[in-house]
Parts: sequence; structure tokens; C-alpha cells
Amino acid sequence: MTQGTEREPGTAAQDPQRSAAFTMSDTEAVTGAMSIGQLAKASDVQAVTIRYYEKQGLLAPQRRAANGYREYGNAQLRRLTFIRRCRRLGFSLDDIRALLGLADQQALPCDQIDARIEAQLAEVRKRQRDLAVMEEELQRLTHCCAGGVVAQCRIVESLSETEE
Amino acid sequence: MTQGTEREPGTAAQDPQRSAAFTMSDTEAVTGAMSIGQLAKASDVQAVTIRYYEKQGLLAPQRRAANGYREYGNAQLRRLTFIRRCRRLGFSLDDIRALLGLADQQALPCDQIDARIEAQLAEVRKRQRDLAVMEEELQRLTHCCAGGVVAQCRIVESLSETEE
DNA sequence: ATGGAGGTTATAGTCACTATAAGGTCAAGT
DNA sequence: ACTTGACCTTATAGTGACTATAACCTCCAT
Repeated sequence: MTQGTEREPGTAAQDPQRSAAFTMSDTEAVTGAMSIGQLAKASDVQAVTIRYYEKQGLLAPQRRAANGYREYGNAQLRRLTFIRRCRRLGFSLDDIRALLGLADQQALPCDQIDARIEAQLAEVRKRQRDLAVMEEELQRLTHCCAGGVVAQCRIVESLSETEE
Repeated sequence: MTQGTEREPGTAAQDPQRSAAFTMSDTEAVTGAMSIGQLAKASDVQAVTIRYYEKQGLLAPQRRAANGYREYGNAQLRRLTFIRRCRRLGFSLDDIRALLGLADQQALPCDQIDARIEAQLAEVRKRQRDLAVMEEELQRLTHCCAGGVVAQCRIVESLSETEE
């Protein structure tokens, strides 16, 4: 897959400080404009997903080029990075929309953001407890019918028993 | 609340050989007819969900009554219990379809069922590791900007930073 | 001018349900 | 006999966070 954004390795070499992910053509470097594909590469988020976030009202392009192409700047890259980090922390897109709304109001105290982090931490811990139960149960089921056949399978039996 | 027709599901337990989870005796067919609502109550699974499982090929009613109503017996209750327990262990409906296929073949050795339990256990442990990472990250974020305002918020900052 | 890699939109599919609509059936009460 | 209300039937659409597909447009190098 030849990646179209890398079309000038010579110019990139001029600036050893610049990370490969942000390599842009000279004009782009001046304006900070990225196409959706370049933003995708820089953020490691698929272009379709970026368009999806836009439809969900999370990330709008800076502007549209004359040909209709989306153009993004570094502010959008930071915003997208924020979105993806929050997703990795288990926040829903709704949560993230709220967090972005808060983050955009620079004068607000941090309390509400803090509270949402705490809430998410509680949620993660709840999921951990759920998984711990699953793990214990599954662990109990393993090795419980080694070498038998299904007719006497303790697993099937214990999973089917109607309690009374 | 018309639970009056409920007979104790334990009558089948007179047969201690009943390791076969899904074999249905004629007596059950005669005595054990439940409507979908009764099965829902007995299994604590919503009627719509039971119909959904049917559409997915997991659980068919014994037969249809003259008026078109679904009729279930104790074999179906055990099968549904099996399905729900597997769901609680995190198995997908596809997994469960496969497990039911295996469980229905009484002569088969247990190996394949065992293997699927092990695979699910591995999956659960992977999810646990993912959550542990999330927990650590969230923990790190809490209290990191107590009392400040968003403009200096370390949370927002650290979530937005593009690494380079 | 042609090919191929990019971009654009719109729509449908995923998973395991849940919700809604529009109607048929049944037992009890008036 | 009639009505009420609980139950049953089917079909369709919505959820969340994408992913996949189709059909088309644009740019650039050859």
C-alpha cells in the first residue's frame, strides 16, 4: 500500500524532529491542513470512523476544500486523540461528547470532569467484578469431566440444571 | 400472576439417571406444557427474548397449540437455563449454538466442550487485563487537578496530547 | 487518457437484545 | 352478550460503535 502522503521523503529528511506520523507536504506544513486520510494515519483511526465521529457531532473538520474534501488541523488531531483515549478508557461516545463540552469551557472548574472520571472508574471496577465471577465459574467448570462423553458431561449438566 | 398451573419442576428428578440434559420424556410432554409467559416466569427470561432465541435457532417450542400459541416443556426450560447460564459466562449466541450442538450429541467425548470452556476462560482473562489497564489509567487521572479550572486541567491535557 | 489511490455520499450489516405497532385469543366480570 | 384486560401473535425499527458495500467524484503520474 503506497501511502500517498509520503510523497516527498526528501523534504521530510530536512526536519529530523518531525515525527513520521505528521509528515505533510510543505504547503500543508504551513497551513496545518490535513486530508482525512492524513488525519487517519496521524491518529491511527480509520477514515470511516472519523466521518462517523463527525456525524455524531464529536469532530468537525476545520473546513472543506474547494473540491469538497475535508480539511483538518492540529486542533482536530488533538481532539481526535482525546476521543480515542477516552474510548480506550471505556467511555461511551455520549460520555465523550459531554467531556468535550466541558473541556471546551476553559473557565469551568474541573469538578465535573473529575466526577466523570470517578464514575467511569466505578464502572470499570463493576465490570471487573462481573468478569471475576465469570472467571471463577469457568475455572470451576474446567477439568470437571476429563475424558468422559457428553452423556455424562458434568459441564452440560451443571449448566442445564433448573434450580429448585 | 396466573402462575396457578405451575407444577414443581422437580418431578423429573425422580430419575437419577437424568444426566441427559435435553432428552425429553413423553410424560413431560403430557404434563409439562407451558405457555411462553409461563416459561418466561420460570426462567426469568423475557418472552420477547425467548422468541428471539427461537428465531436464532436456539430454542424451539415443543409444539404449537390450536390457537397458534407456543407450548414448552421442561426440556425447553432446561435448554433455556443452559443458554442463559452460558450467556452469563460471556458466551456469544454463536458459541452457545455450537455448545448446544455438542451437548445434543450424547456419544461425543467432552473434549470439544472442554476446549470451548477453556477458550472462553482465556477470553475473560483477556478482558480482565484490558480492564486492569483502564483502571490504572483512570486511577492515575483522578485527583490530578483538584480545585483547578478546565484551562489548566491536567486530565484534559493528558488526554489530548499528541505524542512525538 | 488511463489507472489507481484517494475522496464523497448513502445504505445496510453486526450483536443481543428492546421497543413499538397492530392485531388475535381467552377468561372473568357486568 | 359485551367489554375489559391480560395474554398471545407477527413484523419492523432502534440501540452503540462501528464496519462493509456500492456508486460515484477527484487528483496525479504515466
